[in-house]
Amino acid sequence: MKDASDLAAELLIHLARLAQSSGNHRLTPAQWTALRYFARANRLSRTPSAFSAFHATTRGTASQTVKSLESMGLLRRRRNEGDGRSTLFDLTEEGEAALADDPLQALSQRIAALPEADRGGFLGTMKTLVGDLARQQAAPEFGTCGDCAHFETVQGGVYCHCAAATLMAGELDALCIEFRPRSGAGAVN
Amino acid sequence: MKDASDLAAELLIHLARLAQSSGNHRLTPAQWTALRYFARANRLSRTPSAFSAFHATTRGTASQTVKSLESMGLLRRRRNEGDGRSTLFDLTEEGEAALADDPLQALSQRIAALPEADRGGFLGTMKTLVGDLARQQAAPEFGTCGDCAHFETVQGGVYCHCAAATLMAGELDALCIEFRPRSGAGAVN
DNA sequence: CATTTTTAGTGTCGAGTCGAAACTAAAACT
DNA sequence: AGTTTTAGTTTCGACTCGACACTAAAAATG
Repeated sequence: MKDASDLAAELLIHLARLAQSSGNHRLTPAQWTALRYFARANRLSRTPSAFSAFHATTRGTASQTVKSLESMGLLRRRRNEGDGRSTLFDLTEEGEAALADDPLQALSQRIAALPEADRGGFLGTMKTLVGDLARQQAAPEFGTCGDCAHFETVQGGVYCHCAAATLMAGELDALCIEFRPRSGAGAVN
Repeated sequence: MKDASDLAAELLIHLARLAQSSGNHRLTPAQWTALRYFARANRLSRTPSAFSAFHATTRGTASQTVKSLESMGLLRRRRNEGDGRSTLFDLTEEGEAALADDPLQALSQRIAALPEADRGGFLGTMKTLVGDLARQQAAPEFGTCGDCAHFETVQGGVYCHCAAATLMAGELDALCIEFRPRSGAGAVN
């Protein structure tokens, strides 16, 4: 039991490292993670602070990473009308293009090549573990609007109680910093 | 398919980061990995070069990490009699004690708390993915003697064709740099 | 409405990571 | 004997990272 769990944990760390060290290292792992984050996050969440929460780091560090991507021309800075403190970032066309070389695709392809039955269980286990660990470490959970407690289907559209706005179709599977897991939120047993 | 595999890959990276950023950060992730490696590796494999291969980095970087652990008193340097180029490292008592605070235990415990059926499948999937990715990236595979093609059970003991030596009981589940997967070694489909 | 307090973002410091490159010394090969 | 390979180290520059100090803007409080 204990040994098998320890081994699985070590393998997971090793796998993550292998996946990130692969091939094209035009960017560092932190920079790839930031680029993926800003590509997937919804309007509310494309800020340095939200990224720092997602990435389990400090705002200072996140600011540096974002700055480096901006100086490479992969992110574009934009003022947040309505909150003078806040800054929003979007991918430039170069940023979108860079994602095509994401080294994480090597791992993604290996996962896609798993037997159908294994793949489903694997995804479920990953979601469970990420939720468990985030709760245990008091780290914020991130998820997509479709799984979020703030989300509600109303006639003729979908509505987010948090943003107090109707969402567009393309935002349903975007990452949101205000994500709250639906249902009993799961006791950490 | 594609989206689910991408999500699973991103969750895995995120999970690895959460697990390594947790709690006690007396050591960096690279230092924890090195400490775990030297604790688990067998006699042949406790060298900076073997660790650099395991950790998918350069010998220069590995040398730095090992040096920092040595200066903290967690590893002890030893000359390799029989090969004047090589240096061996062992955990000191402080090193063994430090492993008790390994932040990876948080993840290991979450894995141990999974339903029995899920846990077995998860471990199997992790082994498959690590092997697949290592082969694809021409990274060396590491494994324990019990799974190794060099390993053979003879009367009254166990024998390693690679080390040309009889192994002790405690070395059966040690990491070995000379590991070769048994059986058909698996085509990367 | 004036004054805290909180929040968003940035810059700096020091230790560490990391790949690349140059270097030494000891095998191993020819 | 001479060449090549291997093990290990050092140095360099860019980046990571947490800690800390700082500014400015919002929010909360009285």
